[in-house]
Amino acid sequence: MTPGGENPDWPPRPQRVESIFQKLGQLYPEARCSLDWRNPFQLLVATILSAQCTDKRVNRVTPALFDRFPDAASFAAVEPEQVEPYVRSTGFYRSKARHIVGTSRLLLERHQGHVPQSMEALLQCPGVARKTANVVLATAYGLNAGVTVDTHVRRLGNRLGLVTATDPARIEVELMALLPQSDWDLLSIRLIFHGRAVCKARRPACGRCGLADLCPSYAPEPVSR
DNA sequence: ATCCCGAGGG
DNA sequence: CCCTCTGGAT
Repeated sequence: MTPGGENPDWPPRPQRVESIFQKLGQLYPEARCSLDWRNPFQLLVATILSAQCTDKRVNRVTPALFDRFPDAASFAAVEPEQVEPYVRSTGFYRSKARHIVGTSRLLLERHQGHVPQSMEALLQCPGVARKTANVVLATAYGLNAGVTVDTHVRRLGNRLGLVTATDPARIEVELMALLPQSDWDLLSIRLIFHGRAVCKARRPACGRCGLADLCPSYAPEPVSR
């Protein structure tokens, strides 16, 4: 079966999505955003830092980072070079430092230093696209503006045959059409947890996957060497 | 399409 | 060594 291909013997896609969503809820009842944050601004910064980097490593740098730069005004007052040492271990540190300072300055100029509650406003921030905006809106404000499509959601969406597109923007549109808006954020979080724990990029653990009977990509695991 | 970037796993 | 980690900008 081609990835994303639809087996005619299987239930239609919306019905399978429902089954998968429910099953993931049983597997990860405590699933939630695993970034540490105290206010929407800290979450925004942490999410910018989480690009191509595990949340665990982000959580390792943010305490010292926010101790030195507690709010948007603190970041806005310095040059990116002064932020770099605090975020170096998260990778892409020059871009990330520049984005954090740039976003902080924009928030100060246009939003009194606060994080806006709209997708449109968030997308104006440097270093913020739909993935980051969706995380902040859903996690900090409880707003399901869209579906967060990161590397895990993309990979599992394709492997599970939930979506046919491979680019994040179209994947998001396809997923939004498959579930009620109230479930959008939870779907992303559950897929991310499953992607981290079982359906890993390199060596998916199909042998201990609770979605095996719902997955068109299920394959017996190779014998370990 | 390519670049940015470090750390950990296999 | 190579691949991957809650991407975004050019």
